[in-house]
Amino acid sequence: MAELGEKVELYPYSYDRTHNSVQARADESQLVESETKVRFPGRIMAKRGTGKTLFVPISDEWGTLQAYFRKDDLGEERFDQVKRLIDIGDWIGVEGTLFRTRTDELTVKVEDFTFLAKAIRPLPEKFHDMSLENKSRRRHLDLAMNLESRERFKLRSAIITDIRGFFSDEEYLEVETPVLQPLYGGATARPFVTHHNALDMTLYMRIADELYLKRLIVGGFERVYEIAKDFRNEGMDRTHNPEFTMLECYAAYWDYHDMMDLTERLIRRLAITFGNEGKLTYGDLEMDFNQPFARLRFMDALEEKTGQDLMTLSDDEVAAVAKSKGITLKKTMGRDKILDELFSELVEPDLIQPTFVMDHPKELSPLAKAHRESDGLVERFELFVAGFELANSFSELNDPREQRSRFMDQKALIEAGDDEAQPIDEDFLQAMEQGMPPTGGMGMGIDRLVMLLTDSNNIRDILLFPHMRPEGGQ
RNA sequence: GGGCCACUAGCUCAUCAGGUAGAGCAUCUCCCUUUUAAGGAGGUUGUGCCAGGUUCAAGUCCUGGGUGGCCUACCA
Repeated sequence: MAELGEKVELYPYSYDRTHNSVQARADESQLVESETKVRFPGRIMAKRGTGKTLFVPISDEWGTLQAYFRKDDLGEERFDQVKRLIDIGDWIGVEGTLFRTRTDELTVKVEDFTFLAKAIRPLPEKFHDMSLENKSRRRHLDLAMNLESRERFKLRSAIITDIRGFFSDEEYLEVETPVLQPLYGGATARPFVTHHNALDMTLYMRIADELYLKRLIVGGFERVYEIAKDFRNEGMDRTHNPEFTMLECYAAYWDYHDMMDLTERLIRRLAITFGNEGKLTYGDLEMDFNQPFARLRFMDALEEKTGQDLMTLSDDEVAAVAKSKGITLKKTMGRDKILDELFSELVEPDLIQPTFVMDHPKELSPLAKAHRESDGLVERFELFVAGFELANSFSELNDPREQRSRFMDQKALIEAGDDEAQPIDEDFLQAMEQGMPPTGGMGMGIDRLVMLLTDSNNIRDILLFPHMRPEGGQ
């Protein structure tokens, strides 16, 4: 290393590439025939020497191209330098003509080469998969070693780009709302709490975008959406990370039926673009998005599973049904919470094909408009696919008097010890009091969606830098 | 949160009943002018996660802690 550093530049400033690994393969016949000199940069992934020759697979973002160093071509001094001082992990650029080896591998016959960056720490061993922990903790190594990891994250990017394209086609305006909020709201979750020094005040990191996006509807924007990180101070597991990417969209004059149609258009488009003719495979499951999505009323689904019309039962009778289905009841659970538990237990596991679950109990949806026909229900839907809840949507509550009363109910829950209930947001109420048009809103968990579209069973596989405990304790 | 399991060389893993640690890859030396998990000969590589305890003796058994994985519960 010291010896090498004195002779050659190890960390130059740039390199002029003529071809990447894919372009070289695509233009192979023309490049080989005309003996065109290519300049190809990348990272050394292996080193196979045979006396006076050296084969070096070089990998770039898109794939790998092999370089062939030959003593007769480079001269003794230069060849010895390559052989001794090039290491796996180094970035180099090679210049030469393309040919096919005896074993039919497209190869650059090197006439000249340049160090682009010397690695002084080795890459991981190549024959075994890195553990998920190592992949997640040292993503740069995962990406360096595994083309399929690079492809998966490029796919994530393409999915999000396509979602933006969809909303652009639908004439939605992309906006940005605050991450740091004086009050959190829009979902039931515990927030991360932080502090603003100059104003000496507590701020919360958002758990949802909802209340700010609705202010924009009040302000007169008719269709808005945001794709951004939300933060929830809760458990982590295979499908949950403390910070996660959420899509929310709102449209004036729409109700939840309109939103259902929009959601179906979006998901079908993604399934066609990223799946196999509108079909997706997730683990053992096979989903078809070509047919109209099933639409299932929440209470009807429960009735089918329990054989009882739970709407007509008393609170005690509902609790008894839940117990008979093996659900552990807690004191803080209201009637609607119990219904929700029943639903999760009895219905959700069967929701493999895309299914809209509609018309939920009211208590669980403090920001949704009451159902126009059924007392005690709200106009809400959730989209389930492969057992995942992918999207959540309401006809948004826009009556400020009703909204205030719902907030009061939430406040009662907080006082009863529910630390996930939503606090009263006077500023938001004030905005609504100034008039919010009828509005449809929808939220979608992008990470879940990407898991589904990439057939990944762990959220860490589709987050570049998932949250991890610090290594080594403390 | 609860349960089960794991942690040994830079990486992936062995060490079966407690006797003081090994393989492949990487690395180092040498041979080899079309290799591709190249091959051949030889060498180096360890706070056995941490801290206690039991024992003549602990990577191995016990206790506590740390980190990770899987299952389970809840929010996306």
